[in-house]
Amino acid sequence: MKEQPNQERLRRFPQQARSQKRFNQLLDAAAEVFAEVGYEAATTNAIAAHAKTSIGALYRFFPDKLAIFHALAARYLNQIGELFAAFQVSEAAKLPLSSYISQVLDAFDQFVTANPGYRVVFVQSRFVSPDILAMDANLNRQVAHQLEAFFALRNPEQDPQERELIAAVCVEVASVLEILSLTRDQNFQKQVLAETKNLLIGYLQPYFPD
Amino acid sequence: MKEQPNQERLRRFPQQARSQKRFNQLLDAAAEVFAEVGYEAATTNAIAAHAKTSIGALYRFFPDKLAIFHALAARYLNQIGELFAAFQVSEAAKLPLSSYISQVLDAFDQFVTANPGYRVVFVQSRFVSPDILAMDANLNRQVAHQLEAFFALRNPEQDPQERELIAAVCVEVASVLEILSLTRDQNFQKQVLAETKNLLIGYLQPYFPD
Amino acid sequence: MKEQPNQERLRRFPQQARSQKRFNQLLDAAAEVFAEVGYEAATTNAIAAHAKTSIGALYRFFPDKLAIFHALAARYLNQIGELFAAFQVSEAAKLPLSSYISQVLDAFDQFVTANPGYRVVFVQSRFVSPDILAMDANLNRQVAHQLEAFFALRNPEQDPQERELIAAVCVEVASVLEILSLTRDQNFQKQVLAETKNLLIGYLQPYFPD
Amino acid sequence: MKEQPNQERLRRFPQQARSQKRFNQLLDAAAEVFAEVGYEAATTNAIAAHAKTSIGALYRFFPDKLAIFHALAARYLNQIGELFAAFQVSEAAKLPLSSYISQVLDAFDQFVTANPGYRVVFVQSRFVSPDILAMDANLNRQVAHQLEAFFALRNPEQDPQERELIAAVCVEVASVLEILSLTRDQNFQKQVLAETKNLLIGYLQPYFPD
DNA sequence: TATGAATGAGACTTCATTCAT
DNA sequence: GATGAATGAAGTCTCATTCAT
Repeated sequence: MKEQPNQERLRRFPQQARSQKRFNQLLDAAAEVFAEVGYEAATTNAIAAHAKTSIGALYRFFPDKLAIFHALAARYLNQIGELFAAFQVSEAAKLPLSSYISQVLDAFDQFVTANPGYRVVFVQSRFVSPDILAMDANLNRQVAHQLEAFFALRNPEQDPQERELIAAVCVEVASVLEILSLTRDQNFQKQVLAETKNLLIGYLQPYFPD
Repeated sequence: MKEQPNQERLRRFPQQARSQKRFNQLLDAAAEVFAEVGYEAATTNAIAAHAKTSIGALYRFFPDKLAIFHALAARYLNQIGELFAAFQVSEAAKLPLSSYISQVLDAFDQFVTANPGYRVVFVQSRFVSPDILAMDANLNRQVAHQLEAFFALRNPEQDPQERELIAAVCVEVASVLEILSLTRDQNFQKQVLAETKNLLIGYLQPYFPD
Repeated sequence: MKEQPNQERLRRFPQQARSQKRFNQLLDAAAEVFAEVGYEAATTNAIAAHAKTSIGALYRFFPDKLAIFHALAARYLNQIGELFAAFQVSEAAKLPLSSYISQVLDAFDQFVTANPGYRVVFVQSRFVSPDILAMDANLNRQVAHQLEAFFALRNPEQDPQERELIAAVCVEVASVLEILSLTRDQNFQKQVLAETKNLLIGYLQPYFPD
Repeated sequence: MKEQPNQERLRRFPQQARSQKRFNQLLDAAAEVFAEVGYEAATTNAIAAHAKTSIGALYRFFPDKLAIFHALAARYLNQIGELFAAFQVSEAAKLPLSSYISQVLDAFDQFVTANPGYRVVFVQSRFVSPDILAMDANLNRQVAHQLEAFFALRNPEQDPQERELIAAVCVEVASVLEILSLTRDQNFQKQVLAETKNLLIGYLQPYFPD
């Protein structure tokens, strides 16, 4: 993992339906393989094999291994964006804070459970590889921006820097605990989720009194 | 990172003083290199070079690359153990919870700041590599055990399962936020540390009323 | 460049006018690409793209990459044949040797300048690839034959072996110097051309006294 | 062949006798393989195999394939430099021109005959690959410089530009004809060598009258 | 017949690990 | 015991060629 930043993020963006499908197959496969062995140990051949394609097909879409990671991160970001979109509109701001947090965390929990690859992207994009770290694709920071938008609705007067800080803290906390929750059985997952809500609601209440 | 689990954790535990020193040099070097490029991209040659030894010498101490990682994790665990030991004894339990948390987090902050390799070990040992994950060297869980001991002093009646859960949550949260704090400048580090205290004290207060 | 000798030189010789045109477009494209990056680095896709056709279309004309090269060499040979034809007829033999040489070299210079791909074909067909070398498409030897015909007119008594030798020498010398001349600016090109005439006229004069 | 110019020409220059030997083995192997299939088609594995070493050993000496080529060219240049050195001293300038040319060409003929790889280096470094062409390792120009030194002794008044031009022409001509001579049997080789002398002496006589 | 997506052999290169010195 | 040269498996990526549409 010491690649130079690659020229173009994607070799070509798939427009045909068939390409689209192949593209998503590859990303699904990448998610699986990354989730299984991590970014570095994942081989492009393994990803292609999981996607039931040839290695050549993979390289028609992605200029290199790193680009696969970015595309996956981007897809997750989109999906999380949609997830947030379902709340931020109109009445979200009128919900009690605790309900909002609870619902968002439930949705996030479902999302991460359904997308085990997210775990790897979360981790890798923040900690492991300086190359990745250096890139703009910092998933968490982007997710935090979405949260900030919500905070702004609840408390427009808040210092934007403080808002950013708090959002970042929440995202980090929610993410690690989500990941922690997946390390054991379903019961544990539920317990950790409950604690997460507990923790974050307690943390945010003083900043956003209803 | 798909090495077979290695037979023996260490080829030989250093007994001579000189060996001891060489061993620690190697671990220091590993910490540096891991911190710089991550586990996978770190080469055993680079580690040996940083330690100003030969690659052959490295392999006299460690059967393979993974063993270096484990030894480093073990050393960190020891160090954190000592860090906790300074508190858990005697009067720690008599401190107000907030003081205790604050002091422990300060100590932890100093430790992680001084040991950038910890970040990598934390991450890798939890998320990235199943081989590592599968091993008993789960650093965080061990740290959590230390915290549980403290909790047990404060509230002996607490359900042990709940205690374990809460300790795990605290350790995860403290770790990610610590790592988050290191991603920007010193001011940010201080702010995140403050938020971490804030967050955890609020979280624990209900469980351990003074 | 270790293809098996291909069964058939061309998959089909273009007979329709439209095919003819497509065929020549492909050869033009190949010349460009070869000239730019050399034979090995030239990709069939790049050639097709330069010719504004599909890769599939390219493979309808040529069984493999090597065949493109041969077809290009053949086309150059034809063109050079025509170039010679303009001289060899009738009165060419009555010109003073120096005029003849001068004119032929001028024509050759113009040809090579206008066809940068020739340079690559010249080189590759003689030195680089044994596969190519082994084939009958040795451009230079064929050009030499044309020159021999002229020599035979000037001096029918000359030993044919000597004639062949001298012709080969002339062609080699003219070719490298032509190529040398193209490595710098136009002034250099003119100077080298002058030296080439000088050199070859001096060389041939004793064999073909006027 | 579109590599970026590699950082360092050599990974390490061999100083130990054993390294020295291995280094030369590798260069010999490279010469063989290049001579056999050309630069592009030569594989680093084949070179290592010919040298009876592992691919890893090869990469201890050379950062990449291109570096092997350069090292080989450099070695040839050294050898040719020594070859010239035997003449340029003292009395070389007192020899009749024809004797000098004849002796140099004989020596060059022996050298090229004994080093078939030279043919490839000569060709590649001038014509085929733009990447190589672009590099300073233009063998022929360097050889030409050596010839210029001799010319300067014979005719110090000569315009340096003219001198350079003539030297370049001579080197090119000698090189191609030498290569031509190797395309058939020994008899042909002798004949071409004789013609080369003939040609060059005739060419140079007017510039350097005895 | 034309297209260009797909295939996969094979090239270059790295690096964990061994072992002769 | 120490050294570091040597090994070679394995990874990333390219590109000639095929073939479904």
